[in-house]
Amino acid sequence: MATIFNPIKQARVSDGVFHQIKHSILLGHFKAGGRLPSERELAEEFRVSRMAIREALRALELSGFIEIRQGINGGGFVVDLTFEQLGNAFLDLFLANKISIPEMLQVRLLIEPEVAGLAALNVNTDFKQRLNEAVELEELPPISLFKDVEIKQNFHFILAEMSGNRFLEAIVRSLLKLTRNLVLAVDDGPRFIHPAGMHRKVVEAVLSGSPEEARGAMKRHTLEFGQKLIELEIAYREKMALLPF
Amino acid sequence: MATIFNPIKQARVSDGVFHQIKHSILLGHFKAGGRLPSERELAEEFRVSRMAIREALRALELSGFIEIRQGINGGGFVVDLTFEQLGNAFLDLFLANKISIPEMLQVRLLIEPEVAGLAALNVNTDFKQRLNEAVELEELPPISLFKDVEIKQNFHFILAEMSGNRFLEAIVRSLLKLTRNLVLAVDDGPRFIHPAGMHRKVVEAVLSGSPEEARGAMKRHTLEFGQKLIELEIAYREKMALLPF
DNA sequence: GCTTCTAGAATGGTCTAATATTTATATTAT
DNA sequence: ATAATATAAATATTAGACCATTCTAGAAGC
Repeated sequence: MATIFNPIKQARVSDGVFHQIKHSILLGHFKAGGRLPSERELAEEFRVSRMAIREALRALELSGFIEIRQGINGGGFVVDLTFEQLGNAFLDLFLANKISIPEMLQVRLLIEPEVAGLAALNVNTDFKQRLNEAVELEELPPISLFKDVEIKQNFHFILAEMSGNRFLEAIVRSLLKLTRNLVLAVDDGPRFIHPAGMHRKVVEAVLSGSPEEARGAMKRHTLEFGQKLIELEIAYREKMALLPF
Repeated sequence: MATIFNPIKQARVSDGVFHQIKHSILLGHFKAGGRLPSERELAEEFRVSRMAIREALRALELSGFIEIRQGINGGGFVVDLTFEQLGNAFLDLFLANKISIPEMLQVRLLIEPEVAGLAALNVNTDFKQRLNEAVELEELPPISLFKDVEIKQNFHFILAEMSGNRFLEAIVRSLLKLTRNLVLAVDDGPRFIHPAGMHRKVVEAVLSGSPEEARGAMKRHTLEFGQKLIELEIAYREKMALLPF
């Protein structure tokens, strides 16, 4: 039979609500920080039950469009969309074994040098100060693995911001989230040593304003650090495989 | 005040259920294709109401871990995680104006040539045949814009698969999803003409087995096509700005 | 006047129970 | 045999009650 007709998509009630509200937010009917009507009001307006509204609001929350607060003056508050959901999606793919660390590294080796190169073209006094502060913080004695990772990653975040490309920034943030989770999940203290001063050379190259030098320095850093990550992934997958059922 | 204490996270019941089931799936307790217990059974096992279970299952569905089917033999079926959610996250960021087409193009210009280069190293008879079929299909008279875009993008999907890097493949799929949505949303027939034969040179370069040639050919193609996309974004944002409230 | 406590009200969170809808399968009628 | 129908099991939806949380305003105490 010729494919003339399209199947009726038996949409759920909450899906309709979800899309209408999402569309409304994207169109700017509700600004960031603004509050949606209460569940009871929405239920009346959409002529559906509160549960349907609840499902839609939960979906909006999971998608990163709103934040739900309880209590009087509570409700759904529109928030500015961040790169959070993107990072979660990448993380899930890694957890489900759909992407591996070597694959991620190959991408990182492509992205990070380019980010550093672009950053070198956008140096200004503010960025310069932030980069210098970041590497100085790195060289203080570490408080905890968690804090240590946070401080070391800050350097990459600043460069990503400097690149001036939010798409690249989004990818970098996702890559780093993946890395952070891996490091913290294994928590293999002695083995995981991100040596202090590792970033110093990259910062110098970026601040010199030369894209070529910045790319080269970042490439060397990524390669060096990548080796540690590959070891970490092996430890991680082993740890997971041995987990009690 | 020193940050000694951590805030109590007043977790929702459904969140606990969500994480337990998700963890369970990741650990392989339920294989892809397998069915979770019914809502009523889960409610009994977790000692919570069916509503809490429902919310958790909906969240799992939204995250791409399960598919919920209705009717007898229905329920939550575990599915293999795909790149779908990732693409949705990127799309939302674009819709919310958090990333622009020029930014995306800069990334595409970085990714696609690399993909083509890697693909050139992984040519085999199967891939060769699929690529040739793809470009031949492209040169038939177009049926609809929708079909046309689908056929033209197929070429990129094959190359992404050939790259052997699923992370790169994920990014390419996201980039293409964004592109597809933009093209279809504007649906600016006469302006949007992806000329037939545009991919032919890239295919030749890839099949020649030379990464350098493949990179170069893809770079030229991306640059050429990118110009059209920039025009499209302007048309798109204008269209959106004029939408009735 | 200032702080602290308390009560009220609005809101999301959860539960229960009933009904509707969907769908695969078994049964029955032709 | 084939088509129509009934059955059963599961999700989808609704309604209504009650719980938990949180802000606000006013009362109480100092």
